[in-house]
Amino acid sequence: MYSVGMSTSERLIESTRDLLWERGYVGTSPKAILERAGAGQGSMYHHFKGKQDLALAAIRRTAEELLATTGALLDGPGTPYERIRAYLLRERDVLRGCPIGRLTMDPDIVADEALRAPVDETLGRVRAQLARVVEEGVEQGQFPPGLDGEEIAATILATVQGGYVLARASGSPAAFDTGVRGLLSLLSPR
Amino acid sequence: MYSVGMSTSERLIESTRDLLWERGYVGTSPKAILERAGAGQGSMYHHFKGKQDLALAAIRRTAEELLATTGALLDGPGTPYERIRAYLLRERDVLRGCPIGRLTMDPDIVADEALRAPVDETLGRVRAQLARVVEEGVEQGQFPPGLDGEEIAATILATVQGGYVLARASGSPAAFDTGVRGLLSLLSPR
DNA sequence: GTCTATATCGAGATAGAC
DNA sequence: GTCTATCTCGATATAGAC
Repeated sequence: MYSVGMSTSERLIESTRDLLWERGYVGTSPKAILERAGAGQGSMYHHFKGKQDLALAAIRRTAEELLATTGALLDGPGTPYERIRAYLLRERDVLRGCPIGRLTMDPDIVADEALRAPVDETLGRVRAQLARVVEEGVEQGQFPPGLDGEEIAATILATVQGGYVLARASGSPAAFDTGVRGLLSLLSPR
Repeated sequence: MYSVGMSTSERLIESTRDLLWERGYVGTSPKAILERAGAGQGSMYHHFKGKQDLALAAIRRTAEELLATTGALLDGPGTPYERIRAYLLRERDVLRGCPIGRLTMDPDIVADEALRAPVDETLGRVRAQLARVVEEGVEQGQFPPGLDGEEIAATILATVQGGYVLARASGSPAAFDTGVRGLLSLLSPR
């Protein structure tokens, strides 16, 4: 239940963001959204065409936030290795998983072109950000000359996304950290 | 709809395995299972206590199969690097994702101790298998002496699990392969 | 063992009053 | 803009006949 100072439509979007993160698209019902937002059904169908439309607004906002966070770290100060390290070690709510990546396991997201598109675009941009940093590191001689920026970027992002899987399976964030430390040891400049 | 020569209870388990893989636990209804198995409700509640009990049987069987597959590759012939490479490059239905790993994104699986346990145990065993191979490689001098087997094992498994995420986001298996190639380049013995 | 009622509740959406 | 019916259908389970 979101407090005052937020419009009904805002509260609906925020409630949906929470629930998509917690329970995914299939696991989130309009009813649950409305209860959390403290709104009636009429409000939802007034502001949005339905569940899909509301989810789209929620996903877009989450994507923006995620890109802002990763961009700040990857385009921030430090050597390429330090920036990748900062990205990997940043504060995360590990057991909640990635609010964007988790959506790829949702059958109704992947089956719906409109819903999958923002997910794809977001992960694609993070990959591109990572690839640029890796290539910079290769140019500066911090990484070995053979490294492929696109490949390593995919490896880094996959390690993060898969780290969430391992952590959630075990019920503890430790596995995420272990995987990240392994990756950092492989990337570490000699 | 599964053909003849299979008992009703078998058909129920197989249908459930398919649907858990495709749609997850939250997204799978008893009704869908029954339709696919060609059985009535009475059969399901005769053989199993309910949806959760049936899912448990399905998950256990999927876990067994997965462990057999990875075990065959990781304990197979070849140098440690070759075995890890074989594991990473094995034939996969990439866009379907990992039938075990995907369950970690299901809120009702993670919230239910009984359902999460087999998922955790399975991924833990794969990690242990991988860790042994990595440590063997370190002992044989194929990998640098500093490498930590547990860490690299987590990195490898996370890259695979995350590779599915990237692939499903983009709707193409390419991203999975790219991430795996990056990891192999980092692991490649000098 | 398997089937067909039947029951209760929620999902998702529409209609129309205020 | 927001609310409360109302609708149709599916989820999940039980009951009891065959």
